[in-house]
Amino acid sequence: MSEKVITRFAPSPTGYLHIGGARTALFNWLYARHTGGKMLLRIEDTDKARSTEGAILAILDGLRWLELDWDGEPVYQLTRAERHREIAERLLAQGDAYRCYATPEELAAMRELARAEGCPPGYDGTWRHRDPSEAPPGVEPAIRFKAPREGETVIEDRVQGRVMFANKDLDDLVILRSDGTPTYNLSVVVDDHDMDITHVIRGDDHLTNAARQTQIFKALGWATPLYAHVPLIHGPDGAKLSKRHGALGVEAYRAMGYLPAALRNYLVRLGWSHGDAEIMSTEEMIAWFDLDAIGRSAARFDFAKLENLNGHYLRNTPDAEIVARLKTLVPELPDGAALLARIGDDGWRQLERAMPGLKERATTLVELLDNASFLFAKRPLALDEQARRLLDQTARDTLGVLLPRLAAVEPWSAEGLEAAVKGFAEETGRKLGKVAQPLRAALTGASISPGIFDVLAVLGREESLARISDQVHASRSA
RNA sequence: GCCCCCUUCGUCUAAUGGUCAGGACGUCAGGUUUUCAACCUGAAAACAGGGGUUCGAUCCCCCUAGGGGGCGCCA
Repeated sequence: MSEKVITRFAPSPTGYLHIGGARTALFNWLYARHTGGKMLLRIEDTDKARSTEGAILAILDGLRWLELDWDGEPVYQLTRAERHREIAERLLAQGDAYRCYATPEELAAMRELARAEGCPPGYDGTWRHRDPSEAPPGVEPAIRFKAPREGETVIEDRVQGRVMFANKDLDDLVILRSDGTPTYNLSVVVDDHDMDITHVIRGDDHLTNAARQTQIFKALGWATPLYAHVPLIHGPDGAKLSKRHGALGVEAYRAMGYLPAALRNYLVRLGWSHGDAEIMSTEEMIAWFDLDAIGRSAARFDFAKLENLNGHYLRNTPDAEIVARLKTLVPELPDGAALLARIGDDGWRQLERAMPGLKERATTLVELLDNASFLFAKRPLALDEQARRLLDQTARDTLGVLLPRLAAVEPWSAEGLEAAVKGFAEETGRKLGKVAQPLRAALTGASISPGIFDVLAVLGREESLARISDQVHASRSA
């Protein structure tokens, strides 16, 4: 087969792009890129009641943020309803489907009865052989697929291996609703065929659907695509991923300050591996990705590992890019507008200058911003508890003595300041830490910050001296 | 209830019919350091249980247990 690989990501727009969907998209994308094929995007919006415009936008946004680009325009399944109907009619004409006049109430009763008797709660095929002339008046029929009763349907899955379903366990599913709209399993088959999809990579919650779809493909005389059903992602407790865990939309991860590259790297290792490789570039991922290396067991979502990876990527991201990302992130934060105003143009410049020290110390963009808050703090600083403890009377006196020496440093640079403070510590017989810690507290209001000499340099002479003298004066008035 | 899938350190995973069962995150202990990180070194930590097959099973087969998914005129 010299045929080009065509994969598709086919989310239903009933919510955001959740983390499982993101990984499915990533796998489809990687496989397409790996093979030099295409990844198409199909929005499965045939459920008009549950599909929303907002969800579609959230999904497209999420994909773009993750930098997973698709080929061509997105296909909206709803626009293809006519074609789906046409195929349903064809199945009807060729005797592979039939009209079913059972009402929803009857079906519900049927399921309940079956459950009570311990049978699979499927459709019992009542209307398979009944003559339409017996139809109750006024009931619009649905069209059901005439699923084979004997034998078995086999799926040769690239991940799950050969999976067999007894046909007797697969009931006659509705392919066209009584209102004339197509249902999922019909739409998928027709679209996958019409879009020339060669590989269907999706969550293994679709495994049973693969069997049903295979039956429809067969009835239509179409070749089935190759299937790869990927195990699902679970929460930290092994149960289904809930909102409490990680079933958040990818935009939530963006808001928590994760980088798309880190998230991609984390997700690709959930269920797939390449030897001992942990951190890999997108190029490496594309080069190495393969369906055969996908595992068959569900994976648990682990924030700790994501954070670690994110810290790694943060440290390796150019300062200017981090600033650019922060600029788009800040407005999305809870008190973003206020923060944005506080930072100002100057703040962004200072932030970039302080970035080398900041990015070493943060694991997410949000944490980084938090660590940098001293840059935009208003005087007098609000000291945190530990800073207050560090700034006792002795420390303040020391700062008072140090102040004029700092004021005399020329030029105002990290190196010069370091020399001055170190010299001061030596002359007064103190450990550098004894001087540096209160200094840090006075400048940042916190005990944790980038290197103190960089802080001095970034804040500038005026601001630094003002902050220190604030604290010195505080001791006099106390 | 029925059908399908899964089971290696706490977590993500690697490898193999004969290995000291490897790596990463996390944890703990040291080191380095002006703080916190980062970084370096080291440690603890796993083949779910029971039967087979075999000279030998973590690996192959069966059963049990546990977990997950599916069983809509949802997708």
